[in-house]
Amino acid sequence: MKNRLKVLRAEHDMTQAQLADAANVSRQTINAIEKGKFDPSLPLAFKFSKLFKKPIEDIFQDEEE
Amino acid sequence: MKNRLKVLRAEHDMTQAQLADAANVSRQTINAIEKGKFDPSLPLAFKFSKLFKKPIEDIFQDEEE
DNA sequence: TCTTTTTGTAAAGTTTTGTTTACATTATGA
DNA sequence: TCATAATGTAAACAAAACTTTACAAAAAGA
Repeated sequence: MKNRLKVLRAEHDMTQAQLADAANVSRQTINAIEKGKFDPSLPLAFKFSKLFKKPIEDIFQDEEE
Repeated sequence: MKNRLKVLRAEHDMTQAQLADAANVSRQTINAIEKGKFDPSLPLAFKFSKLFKKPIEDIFQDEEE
């Protein structure tokens, strides 16, 4: 699963810490997701969707054929 | 988090076991999600999305204000 | 009604997601 | 250059998602 969090953060001029705060998770969680260490839960994906006002599909892309 | 899995399954005339199979999870996982016991992972949500050819937002609805 | 299929549920265990604390590395800016 | 902010990472732990086995209840069909 790929994601555009880093770019969206840049567009919104936010740090990992600020996004973590807005999404109610730890900064390490944001970092791990951006770095592809793991995928967020569905509820967390919805939070990003709401924060960036974009559908989940615009933020996360499945990468299995 | 609410979901329309049961209805979508009905529309596609699938049993929980068939959906489980198509999504590569156990039947109990499908049942638990339908019953609201827990939310699927984001990757699993994407599988449902692909199977039913509907955006994740059409299948799952966040219910926090 | 009797049989079979489907759904609900539970307990014990594994894997994945997320936290906390802590520190090292890399930008940024004065 | 020096300080500070931002990012990367790691280990130990907690919580949530998911599996397996197993059985009971409900629905559907002959």
